[in-house]
Amino acid sequence: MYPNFISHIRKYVKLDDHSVARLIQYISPLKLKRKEFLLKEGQICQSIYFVEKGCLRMFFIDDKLNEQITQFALENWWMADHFSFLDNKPSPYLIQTIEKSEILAINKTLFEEMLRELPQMERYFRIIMQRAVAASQLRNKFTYEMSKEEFYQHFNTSFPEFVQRVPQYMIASYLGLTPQYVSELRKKKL
Amino acid sequence: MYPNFISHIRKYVKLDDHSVARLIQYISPLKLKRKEFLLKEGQICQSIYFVEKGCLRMFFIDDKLNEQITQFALENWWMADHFSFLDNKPSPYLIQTIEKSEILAINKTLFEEMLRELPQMERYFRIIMQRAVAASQLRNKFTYEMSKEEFYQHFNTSFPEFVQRVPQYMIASYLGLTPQYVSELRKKKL
DNA sequence: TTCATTTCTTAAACCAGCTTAATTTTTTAT
DNA sequence: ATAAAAAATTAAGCTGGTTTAAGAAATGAA
Repeated sequence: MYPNFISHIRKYVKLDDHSVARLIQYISPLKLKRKEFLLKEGQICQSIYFVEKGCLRMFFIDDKLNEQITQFALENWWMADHFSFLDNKPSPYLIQTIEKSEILAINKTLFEEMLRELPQMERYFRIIMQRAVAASQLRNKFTYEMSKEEFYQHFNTSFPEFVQRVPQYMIASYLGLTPQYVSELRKKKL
Repeated sequence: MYPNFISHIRKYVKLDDHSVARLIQYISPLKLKRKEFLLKEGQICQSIYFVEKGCLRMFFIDDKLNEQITQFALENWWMADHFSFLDNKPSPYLIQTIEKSEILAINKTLFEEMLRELPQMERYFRIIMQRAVAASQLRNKFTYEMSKEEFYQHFNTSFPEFVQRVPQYMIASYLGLTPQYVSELRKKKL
């Protein structure tokens, strides 16, 4: 049951079988088809989502009505609008499956209860969040030091699995490029 | 003793006086003059730093030998290269005081011990890190939806204290602009 | 107060990456 | 299978922001 989820947690903290049984009480498994939504703009992000299987994107609609993708999540990644989740603010984002997916959701109230009951989970999320900060520091550094062309090439070589699974226009959006420019860059490389 | 530090923690978790006394055993206070370094490129980021008073910047040297500033921290902010701190990797960054500052440092080993002894601190850092993720999601969204001119104007109106305290060329660097362009934008606004 | 250093400004030429618009290819649903 | 919709390509013209190079103004140390 949820093998990715459990082994991901056990990579960072010790958790005996009894605690695992208790932990599972707090989560809601969701089976979703392609293009289904977990969050829509204007709603409060009530849950954080773990991708047991499949792939999610988070995006917002900009002033020219483009879908601007700010994050992807595939297996073993968490997804949430943390600002909305922490402070109960309406979110500007939409969260949507890209493929058929199995998602584990924990809502805010149960999340707090779970952390009180299982201190190892407080530790797990401290580590996960600190790693998320580290990852965003790194990505941020790349945006300072690379041109958009370099950023695109870097992404391609660093995450080939992604490039296989996700349409090109979505990668363009995530990297802050126009689909036309990405097309030009691909042509250039051949 | 360290009033900003203690009240910042008590904003997020309950901490009795005995725990505060224990907590203080783990931290090293540093009094630093203007332009002193806490970290230099190639070193491992051994500590995380809390700004009790003063102001820090984190930057790296890019391929054109520019100092690229990626983060500032003033009172009540934490500063670290988390990737280096978590995984003991040499850091590409330098961390330096902009003004005379009072910094509280916790090194990696003591950090782990402290979290074991004081579970409230594990909770505090989970919250702090989750808020840091929220902040970086927000900043990231701005870079997708704003032009560089808008980003500059937004920063000015959102953080006027910063603009007072920090030289203009450092703000330009942080925002990914040339000092020349910032100068042009200021002229335009008058 | 003065000098040396740091910071800020001005202006012209330049270009990486965007916009617009039309066409082709691929994918999805029935 | 087939039609419709979604995704990718091509190409020309354009612009927001950089680069380069000097000079002016502000600041800190002695």
